[in-house]
Order: sequence, then structure tokens, then C-alpha cells
Amino acid sequence: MDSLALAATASTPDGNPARRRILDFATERAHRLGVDGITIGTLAADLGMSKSGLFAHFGSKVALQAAIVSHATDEFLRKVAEPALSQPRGRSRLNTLLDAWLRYAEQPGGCFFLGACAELDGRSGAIRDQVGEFAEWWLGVLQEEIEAAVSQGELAPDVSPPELAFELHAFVMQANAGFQMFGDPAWLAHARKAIARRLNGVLPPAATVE
Amino acid sequence: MDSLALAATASTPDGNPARRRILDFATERAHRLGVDGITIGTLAADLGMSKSGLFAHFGSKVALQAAIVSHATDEFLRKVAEPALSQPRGRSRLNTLLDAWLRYAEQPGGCFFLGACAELDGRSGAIRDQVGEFAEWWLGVLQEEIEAAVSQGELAPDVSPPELAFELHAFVMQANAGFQMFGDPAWLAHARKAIARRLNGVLPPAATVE
DNA sequence: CCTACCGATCGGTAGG
DNA sequence: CCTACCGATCGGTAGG
Repeated sequence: MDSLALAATASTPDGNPARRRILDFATERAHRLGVDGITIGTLAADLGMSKSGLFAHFGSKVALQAAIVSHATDEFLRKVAEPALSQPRGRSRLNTLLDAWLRYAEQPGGCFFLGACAELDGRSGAIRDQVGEFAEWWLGVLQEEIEAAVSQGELAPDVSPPELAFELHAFVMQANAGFQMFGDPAWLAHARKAIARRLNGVLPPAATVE
Repeated sequence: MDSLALAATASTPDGNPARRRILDFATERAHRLGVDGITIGTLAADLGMSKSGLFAHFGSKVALQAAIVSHATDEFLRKVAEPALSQPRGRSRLNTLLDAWLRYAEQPGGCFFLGACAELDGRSGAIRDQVGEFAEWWLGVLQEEIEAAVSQGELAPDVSPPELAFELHAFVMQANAGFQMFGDPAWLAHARKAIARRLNGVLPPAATVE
């Protein structure tokens, strides 16, 4: 299965320009203050429009939050998933994904979903589930590419895809957290080095040239 | 330097029982809803006391938040740091710390500071700085034990303590995030396996028995 | 998209 | 620790 291509091609960006402008602004704010940190009133004021004018686009706060998460999903697909679609499956695509993800995490606010997962994991409701489904999808994507790499002989046959996906995901998550908290690009360098070392340690027997 | 012992012995738990009861309750809530997700009104109501009665203990909301972070620090020291103090420095203490940290992350809400870091990293102010200082201290502790292990010949001399600390921290963080979001203990098992594999890969030359 | 408004809740204060 | 209160803001509605 190619979960990456499935999701990336299904992405339909917002057609309504006013709605889009609101969501661009609101998603940036949710990035910084959390999905639950936005309020309709201050959002409207900072966008120079009335509260009810903004409200009319969504109908409820939770619907606005759902739209923000969808908007962030589109952004993730565009910035992280799409650049990797042109790569052959397996190690090439995996490396491209991890690289694009790290560059996305390097932006102000970092990776939207790493923040949203930490914010919402202890709660319940539609927004939490929406973010959880994204996280599950994304881990599945990484795992699929590892599986492809193994079956294509690019990685050692005894590699455990869930475990390797766990570790690679961990490195990017840690880079995101550290860089956002301390602002030091060394965190990104650590992740790149850790990813390279981990993947070099599971090259297939034939390719293990010493 | 022994940053762990320094912090653990400096910990002075709260003497005021009423204040302590409030902070126990408030810290659990901040754990789940975020440090910025608590409000004085609902907190007081759920504790069965008046808003101003609770307020009088702290003087301001930000002071309450600071007290919550301090309370969470005490809890972390008690649950994670203290059990490792009796262990000899180096690999023993490092392993004990990682094990205690994982057990702490397994509790409802997970690790308070991993959540708080993700929540506050994009902001500014005293609370964010307080959490950031804790994160810096904790990473320093892990790094110090790695350094001790290297200098005692328990780990290979070419190990980079910052990079190894980054990776071990990443594994626990990922276990915390995954377990809190999905509730599957496999996330903890992945982390334990990843930590063991990583440390086994950097045994000193003499101990590398094949 | 707007003005005008609703009841509820926010952090905080006065006074005891 | 309490009651009573402050102005501001919350999500949401009525009516246009």
C-alpha cells in the first residue's frame, strides 16, 4: 500500500479565499498557542473583522478547530509528503520524507502535529481523534517505506519496521522539541546524525562494506 | 559535577497542607489540560472552596502556575531522580534514571515536563523559562551520567555524550507521546528496546564480546 | 459580512 | 478562608 500517495492526491485545498485567509492566520496561531488556545474574538479582531463575521464561516468553535487541523494537514502534505512522491519507494522516499519533515520542524512553531499531539493526548473529542488519526497515518507511512526498503533489499531483512519507525520518529520529534524550546540548530544536526547512524547500522549484508 | 544529587537534595516539599492539597489537584489538571488550561474559578469549584479563597494562597494566576511547575518538579525529583541517587554514577545510574522516567511517563498524563515543553515552547514569560530550565537541567543530568560512564570505561571512549543523550531522551519522549496518545504499552517496549540496543552498540572495546 | 446583544466565565479586588 | 463585586472576554445568537 502507498498511504502517502493516497493522502497526498486526496488533498483538496480550500477554494474560498476569505475562509482561506482566516485559516492561514488561525493555523499559525494554533501552532503557537495550541489548538485550544485560540478564541474567536481575538482572532476576528486581529484579522480586522467582526466576531460574528468570522463565526459565520464555521458555525462553531469546534468546527473552526477541525478546519484548522485540516488546514494544517494540507500544509503538511504539501511541505512534507509531496516532495517525496517523486522519489522511488523505500530508502529514497524515506530519506526524503525525514529530510522534509525536519525542515518543516525547523520553521517557527515547529511541526504542527507534534505540538497538537502533546496538547490533546490527555483529552477526548473529535479534534483529539482527528489529530490522533493523522499521527497514526504518518507513522504508518514511515513504516511502509521501511517495509519497502527491506523487501527491496535496501535494509537488512531482520529489521523490525515498527521499531525502526519508532526510533526515526523519535529523533525528529526530539529535534522539533529541542529546537523550538532552545532555538539551537544543533538539535537538528543531532537528529540528522542519529538518523544516518541508525540507518547505516541496518544496511543489508551485501552492502555492509567495511 | 553531580547535578542530580544537587537538585534532589535541594528539594523542599510544601509544608502548608491546604496549599499542598490545592497543588496536588491543580498539578494533575495542568498535566491533562496544560499549564495554561487551568482557571482559578473551576479549580476552586472542583476543590469545594471559593475562588478568592484559593486565590489568596497564590496572589496571581501566573504565581499559581509557577507553583504548579515547582510542584511537578518535586514530583519528578521524588519519582525519577531519587531512586537513582543510591546507584553508582555512570551506566548504573543512567539505566535507573531511564527506567524510572519511563515508569513516570507511563502514568496517566505522562511526563509533566514533556507536555509542558510542547505547550510552552512557542511562548515567552516566566513559566516558559521555568520549564525550559528544568528541561536543560534534565538533559544535563543524562549527559553527565554518560560522561561518567565513558570516563569509567563503561562506554566506548568515542561516544559523544550530547548525541547519545539526545537519542536516549528522544526514545523516552516518543514512548511518552505514543503511549499517551494511543494507550498501547508497545510504545514503552519500543523505547526500552531502543535504549538497550543503542547502549549495547557503544560498549567499550574490551567488553565487546561477540 | 455587519451591529447589537445574551448568559457565563475570566482574573482579580474590596472588605471582612 | 468567605461574600460580593469589578470590567473584560468567552462562545454563541438574533436580525439584518
